[in-house]
Amino acid sequence: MTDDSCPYTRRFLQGRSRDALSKRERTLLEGLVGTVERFTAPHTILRRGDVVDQSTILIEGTVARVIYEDGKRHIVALHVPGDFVDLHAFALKRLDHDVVSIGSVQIGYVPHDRIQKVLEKEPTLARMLWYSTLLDAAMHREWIMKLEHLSADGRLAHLVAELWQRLDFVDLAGENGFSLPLTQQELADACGTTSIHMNRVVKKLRETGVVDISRGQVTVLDKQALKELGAFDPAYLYGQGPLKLT
Amino acid sequence: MTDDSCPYTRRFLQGRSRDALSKRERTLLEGLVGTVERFTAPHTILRRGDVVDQSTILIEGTVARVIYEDGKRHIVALHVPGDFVDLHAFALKRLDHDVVSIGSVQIGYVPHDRIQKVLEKEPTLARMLWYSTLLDAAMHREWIMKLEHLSADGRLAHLVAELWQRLDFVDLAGENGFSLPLTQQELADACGTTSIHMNRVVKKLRETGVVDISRGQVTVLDKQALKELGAFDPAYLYGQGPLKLT
DNA sequence: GTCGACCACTAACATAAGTTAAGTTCGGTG
DNA sequence: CACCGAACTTAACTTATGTTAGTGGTCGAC
Repeated sequence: MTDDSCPYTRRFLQGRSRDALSKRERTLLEGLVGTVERFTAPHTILRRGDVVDQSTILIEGTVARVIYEDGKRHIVALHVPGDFVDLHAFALKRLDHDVVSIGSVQIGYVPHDRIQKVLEKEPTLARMLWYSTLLDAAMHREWIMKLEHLSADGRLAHLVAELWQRLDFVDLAGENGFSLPLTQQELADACGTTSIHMNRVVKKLRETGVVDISRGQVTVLDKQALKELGAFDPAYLYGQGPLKLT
Repeated sequence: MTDDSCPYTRRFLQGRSRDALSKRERTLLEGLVGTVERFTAPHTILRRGDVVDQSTILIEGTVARVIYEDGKRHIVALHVPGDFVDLHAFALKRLDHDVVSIGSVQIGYVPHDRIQKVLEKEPTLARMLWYSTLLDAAMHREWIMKLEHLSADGRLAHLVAELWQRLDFVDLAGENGFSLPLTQQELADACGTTSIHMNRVVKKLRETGVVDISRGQVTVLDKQALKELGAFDPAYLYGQGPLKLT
């Protein structure tokens, strides 16, 4: 990825917006971002039920979408830089989940009236926005499959494999791993288990030489084993090939 | 719901498209459906990986979206009449799951070039289509929460409560329940458990007077208990109030 | 009518995961 | 340097769920 484009949006759509959009459209995309904000400590950016008139694009760091139920926190989605975290709020207006920052993050806010203008006048860009929410849904479906099918070790392996792939799309993955500021409690919340059991699983995957997760750093020890354990097939990320526009 | 509108589309968007669309737009919506097909036996309508040039709207009956993994079937979504089952295929082109009929169904096919025309010329209708896929994603998120948070009885209770509510939106729910052609194996596939365990759960919910599921018929015995067991709050279905358009 | 297929149902046993209750490491702060 | 809280770690025990192996019922095909 070259950096001839805006730092706020160049990672949009898995970094593929460069290929799919004209120079003019990219400029328009960049113009969507209004204010930019940084949080250095964990912060609840938006709450379930909030009625919003802007959406959030993640520029740097990690944010989670969470649903609290019965006093417990459930992570229903994780985002990497370039993700339009709550674009769905443009049409749905009301949020069905919280949006929380993890570690240090930088986010951009996109006012809904600017999105409205894009919808009216820029069909290609509008299509990209729709596409982005559909990718989100495809990831949701994969998570449902993972939760229905896999036991805790598989779920963690799948999560690691997915994040590694998604970070790789936007040039943020390392050769042997990536940095991940999630605590074991948060990994548990994303895998539908408890922190105690997640600790067992993390230990097991480390000892069996699959992946080492410690001090905010993920080191993949056996890529093949990781994929198999997590039943990971990246097809659902629709990452191969150019974005098709018809 | 009056039946002054097309039988193919009058249940679209939880039956609320009547309120949100003009007469002209409703006529356009009806015109989207090309061919109509009926399957009386279980049938795989579309397969994962298929590249499609039309999308499917469910007119009557039940269809499921399933992902096979490691020889096991996982239901990642269930649809009621009025649902646009695979509208996402318009933008994504390739399916990340199978679409299968359950029991007897009637479906309509919408050619993608007609959707393309709507996008170019009918911003309100286009917005409705986007909205429909966003509702889908919201349900996915709720399923993720349910799978992460609830044990098998809660998952079944949640599933029953959700389907009852969704069928009620389109005037297909009864006073005390609804008909549901899912086998215990299929209920298990939708709740991420085994048919043996699902049988235990069905029996338990029947004996504790929560809900009776037998011979394709769901009879809710204790509405309040059902909602509590399933941690069901219908807010995520965005069913209240008129569709907001800006 | 009988056969086979599919579905509902049950029992006995094995295992993954939740719960409770610690203790330990580690980074930051006074 | 000592303390504190948060994250991590472990152990012992309980429970939910998976697995294997079956039984019986219903219904349609032949």
